[in-house]
Amino acid sequence: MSASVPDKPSLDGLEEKWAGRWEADGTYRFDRSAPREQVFAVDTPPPTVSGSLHIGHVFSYTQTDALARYQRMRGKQVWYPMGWDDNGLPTERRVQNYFGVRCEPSLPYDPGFAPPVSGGGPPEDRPPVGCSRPNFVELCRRLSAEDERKFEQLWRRVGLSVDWQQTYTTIGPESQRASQRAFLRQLARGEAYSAEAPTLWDVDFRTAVAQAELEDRERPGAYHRLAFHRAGAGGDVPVETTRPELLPACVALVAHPDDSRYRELVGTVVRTPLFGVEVPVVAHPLAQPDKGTGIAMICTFGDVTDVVWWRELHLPVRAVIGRDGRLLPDAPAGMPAEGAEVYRSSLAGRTVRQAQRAIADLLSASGELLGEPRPIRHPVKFYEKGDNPLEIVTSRQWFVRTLAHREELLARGRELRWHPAHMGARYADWVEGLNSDWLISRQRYYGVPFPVWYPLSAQGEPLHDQPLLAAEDRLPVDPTTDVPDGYTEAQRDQPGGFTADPDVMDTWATSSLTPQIAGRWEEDPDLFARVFPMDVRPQGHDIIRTWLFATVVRAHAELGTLPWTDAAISGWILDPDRKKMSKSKGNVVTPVEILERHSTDAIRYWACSARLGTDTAVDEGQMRVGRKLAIKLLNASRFVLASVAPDGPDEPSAVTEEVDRSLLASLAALVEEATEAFEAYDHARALERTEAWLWGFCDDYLELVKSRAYNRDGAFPEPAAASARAALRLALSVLLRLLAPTLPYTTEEVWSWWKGADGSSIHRSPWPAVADLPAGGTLGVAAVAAEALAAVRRAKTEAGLSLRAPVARLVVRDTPERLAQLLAVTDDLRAAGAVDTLERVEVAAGEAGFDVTLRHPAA
RNA sequence: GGGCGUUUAGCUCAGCUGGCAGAGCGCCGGCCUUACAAGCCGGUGGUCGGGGGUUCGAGUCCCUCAACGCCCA
Repeated sequence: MSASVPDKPSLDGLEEKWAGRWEADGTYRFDRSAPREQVFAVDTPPPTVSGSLHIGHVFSYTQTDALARYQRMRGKQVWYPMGWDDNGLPTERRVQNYFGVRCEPSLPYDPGFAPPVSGGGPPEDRPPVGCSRPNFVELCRRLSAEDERKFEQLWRRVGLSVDWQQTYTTIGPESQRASQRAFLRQLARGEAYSAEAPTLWDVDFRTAVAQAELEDRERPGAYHRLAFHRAGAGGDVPVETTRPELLPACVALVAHPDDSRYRELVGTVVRTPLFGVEVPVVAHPLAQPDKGTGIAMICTFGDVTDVVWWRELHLPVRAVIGRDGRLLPDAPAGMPAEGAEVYRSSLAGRTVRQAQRAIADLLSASGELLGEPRPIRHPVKFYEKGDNPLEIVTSRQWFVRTLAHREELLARGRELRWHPAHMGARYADWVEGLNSDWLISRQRYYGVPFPVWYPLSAQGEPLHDQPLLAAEDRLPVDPTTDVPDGYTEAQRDQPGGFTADPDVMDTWATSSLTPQIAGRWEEDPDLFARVFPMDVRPQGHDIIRTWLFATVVRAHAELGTLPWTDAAISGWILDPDRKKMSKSKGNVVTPVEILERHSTDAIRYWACSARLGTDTAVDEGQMRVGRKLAIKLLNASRFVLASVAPDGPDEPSAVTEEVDRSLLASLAALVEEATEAFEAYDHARALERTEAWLWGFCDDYLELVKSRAYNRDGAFPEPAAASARAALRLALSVLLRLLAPTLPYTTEEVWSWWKGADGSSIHRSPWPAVADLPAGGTLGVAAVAAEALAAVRRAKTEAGLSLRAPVARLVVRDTPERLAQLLAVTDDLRAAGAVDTLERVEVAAGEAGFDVTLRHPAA
């Protein structure tokens, strides 16, 4: 088969050409008639569609794509869908800024609502315009649809071999149905429950927050030493706290049971300063004797330890902080009238910070603040997206049971194959450290609603213990617009009627179902059976505790299996100075501009050079190397296909010369190594070895055999020339396929000149096998020839001569075995090095070497 | 405080079951050579983080210390 090769091959324009062709030809379409064992299923991470694309996305998705392409060439039908995570808080936030609006659930739907602005950032001088929840959700969908188009364009340019007929959004009806169905099933099994419980609460977002979304931040604080009063004339007990504003919420003092200083105090009652509330002194092992004075106040609730004490010691509740982060208008129950008056006049309605100052002043005035507050820095819990410390408030929330399944979940973690293996420790650490069930409800607007209503009593109180559940065949439902069976819309929020559960599910509650959503769980059982459990979950190591963990929980609970067999954990992208990229630092590099500068395959080369789990800096130098490699491949291919080996067979049997068989033996070893590497999820190793082989192929082998392959003057017997041509074509065919997962555009371009002239794609061609290459070649032949050629070049370069300069005599001193190998390549070597005579001298192994006599020695 | 990871050439990183320290980039020098000057050839460059141990032999295995990063308290 002869090739049709362009004169000046170029990387420019390959993306447009081939992305369009692949789509038109359905190159990456999934064949759903394939049985499960022939399917390779990828649980693609649905990127958060928040308008910002960065190079980190390109990095990790490219690594996954290389794996998918490898599997496809291995003959698998690759299930490679794409989802868009448009659900949840990031979208809400973006919509608020983009359109200058704020969701007001009390407003009625306005069909003609138009937002005040559209893009261009938040209007600083204008307050946001309120709109109804349905209007707000419409805007969310409108904006995410735009963002999804931008992402898809980027992914197509990056060359992801996604089946674009298989897309989903995490807010779409199918996702809502799956989320609600999974929730109802868990509820029926008792795996989901609602409870009125102390919950971490973000006062700005006004929503509950799950354990997985916390982060500790170092913040300045101050120890205030407060004087509690013993009963009778016992004197004072000094207690240190960083949160004096919670003094009115104090329900007890606590000391360690072994702390002799307080042994006698435990079991007695003391009076709080300022408010005069009598509280017990209790003992508990979580009290830290070395912290402050060794005795602490327990409040409703200062931190998670307070919650533990409250629960285990059966203490009362005296909440003072409201969901808006301000102190409640009324003093907690049980406070003497005088104290309550202090509370009302000085604290009610204040923010936490204001209340802290006020209470410090009051204590100071009453003489109950001992000494000056002592500044410290300490870790404070924040919602990872929040700006103010979390408070703990009591509210009704939905939970999914995880604590009861800790051991099973740990076993699932051991069952999963992690790449790299050590990432499994992060999962195990997380599961072992769980201290509450998984909180899935959020007090937000844009998300999957709970398919639940509550009957209202004659007094209009919701009966939370008698929830009205949507039937599965009605899903998805929105309880704020849909009506429960047996009721009419007129009864909504009327005494004796019903009311909707106002919450939505957290975004992880939906995205933990991506394998089920993409595989159309219970909607298309035939498809689901072919793709689930999936083969691989690719994702970053920062979301092992959230996405990966939650997905394992859901699949384990509902389907009794792991959702996939393997987890491929990618590293993070750091900026060129090895700092973590973030928008606020302004160091985010936009991918489109980089793709245009270096070409897609160059960026893919950079991404595939990094091993899984390894954090990697944006390195344009590495991208330039990738670009060089791609151009080299184009040129070498053109040389082989248009000049030295434009036609002839490329069957192994045509390769008869020793040196040609030797080259192909080294290629067979490479095929084996690259295959093993891909099987072990090590795309970087496969690329590295293949790249090194390519340069040796071009610099040594091609130079060595090109005279014979050309055979312009008939100096070589024709079968020898044909052997070189067959070896070159065979090697190129294998090499292109080995590089196809990494460099899909370049390899497809070359393939199209030749094997793909009939319209077939390299990406649907078989991955090379050792059996495609002739057996029995000796590795040493090509190696010794390359060494001799290097010696000749070195002599010429050191003499400052052209590489074409003639060599009068080349003496090779080596072992008999190596000299015999050299014999097979004498004519090639003489042609390639312009060597007149080649002599071989037998020596011991340690004395091997080359003597090069140039015909015109340097002056 | 606990866990995991990293530490090899100026930079980025390979180095598998222990066996002569590697690649690319950079730097220096050379070369129009009938694929590629956006190329090619050659050269320069290392107490393998420190210390101790096992071994005939350690970058590799064990112990210990340090720095850095991440995760969790």
